Amino acid sequence: MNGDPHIGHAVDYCLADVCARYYRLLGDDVKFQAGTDEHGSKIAQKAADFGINEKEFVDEKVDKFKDFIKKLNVSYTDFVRTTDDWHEKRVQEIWRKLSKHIYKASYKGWYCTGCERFITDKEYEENDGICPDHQKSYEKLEEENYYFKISDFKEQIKEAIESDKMLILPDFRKKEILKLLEESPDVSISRPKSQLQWGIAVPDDDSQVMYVWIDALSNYITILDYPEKDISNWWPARAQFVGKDILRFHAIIWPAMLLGLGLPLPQTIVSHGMILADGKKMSKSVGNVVDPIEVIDKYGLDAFRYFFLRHIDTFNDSDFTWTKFEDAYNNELANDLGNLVQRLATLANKNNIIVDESKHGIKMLSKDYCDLMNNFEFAKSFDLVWEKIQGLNRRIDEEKPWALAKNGEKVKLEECLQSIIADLLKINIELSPFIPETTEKISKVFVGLVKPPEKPLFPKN
RNA sequence: CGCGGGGUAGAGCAGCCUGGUAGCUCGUUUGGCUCAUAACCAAAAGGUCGUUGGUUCAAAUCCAACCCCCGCAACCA
Repeated sequence: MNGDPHIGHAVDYCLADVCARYYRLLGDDVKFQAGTDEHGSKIAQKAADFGINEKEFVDEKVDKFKDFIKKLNVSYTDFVRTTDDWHEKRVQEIWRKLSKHIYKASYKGWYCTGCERFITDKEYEENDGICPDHQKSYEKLEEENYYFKISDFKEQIKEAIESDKMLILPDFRKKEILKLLEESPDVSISRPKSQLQWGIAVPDDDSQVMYVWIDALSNYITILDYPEKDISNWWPARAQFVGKDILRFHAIIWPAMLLGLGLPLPQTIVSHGMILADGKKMSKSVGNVVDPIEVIDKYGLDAFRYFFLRHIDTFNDSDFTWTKFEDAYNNELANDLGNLVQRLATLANKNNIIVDESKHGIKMLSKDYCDLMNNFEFAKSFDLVWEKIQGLNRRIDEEKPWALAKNGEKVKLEECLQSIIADLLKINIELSPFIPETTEKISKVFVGLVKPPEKPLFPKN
């Protein structure tokens, strides 16, 4: 959380939201947790840049994140700030419980006083011993750290990943992690206070603060009041959604922590790709950053959710361009879905069709849809739903209800329209995890005496 | 030889695991319809499937080598 909410966060939240809404459709009681990771050197650095203290910095940021999540219509149930008192206390308890697997050792390596970080030997060689950002020579530095013995759990983690007891999606990431796990050394989990103050204090050692990931990963269980309470009602999690860049922490360090605590591992870790801007990584220095707020304000929230859930691959990096976005908006949201609702509502209205609400409340989900959703293939599942929408447009053309009306075939007409409306309402349910605001509007149109929406669902400019 | 992903019509992608007339969306062209947000439906044009070699009756698909693009490489979703 060392910057403002960006498009990557949005994707992460939206994916998790679709998952939560889907399981609610199935009738599950879903706990959906979000939060902010507020410690660490980057945040300390940023706060210092602004000349304010860390707490002020994160207090301001957290509001932005909460507003952002709200704006995305994300149906979370719990929110953790890693600077919450109760979180900090519980993390210290977790540290104590893991102490068997923690040891102190010194780390020696090349360090840049400008970057305030250690660099790898390879990086050292590539830069000929001089930091390109600061034009300073790297220094050999030695510092005392606590280490967490990943080695105690490697075999168990490997087994869990290989057997899919802890399923890592997509498959190629699973392979990547298995490789990484083999080579994974014990991980440094603290920093001396002389280097970094902004972190949770290591219990019984005033000289050290915790490495942010120990602190951040714990949030998944501190929210459940661990360790004071039994968490088995909610843990293990059905799924955790992470960017591919932080998968390694979730797939190696986090399971090791859980095993150390004697807790089960999450059932699924879904690693999503990054959003590229016109094929390139978004970065402030290049100036190609796409602001999600701008997209939402211009086209509406569901247009945003639509694009990022359907045309952005769930697992791979994908490209955002305004042209692609606008094409999808016009051709698909406005023409396929918006126009379908409009024409069907008008036909129904002209012919005084009355929809009996009680006949359409049943949540029938198709098997194909569920299969894809269960495998977290959200974009593909969304495609499937869209095919059905296009199918309805085709069906209206084939059955020509306007011709039936002209010929005075009232019974046939009523049957035809009722049946198409029933299908639309079925589709609407499958659509609801993705674009909930729109599906709500659609259900309101087709209740009682059908009336076309006052405003088009997706107006074109 | 660090690890991984990718190279298929103008663009974006699927197909590859489990070889057998190359498919989807957008764009383009033509036709149909008129309920609808100049929307909808149908049809057509357009590809030597990165390169080279191998296996096979048959390769986008399997094997080998090579070329090119892109991520990751400890605190960035």
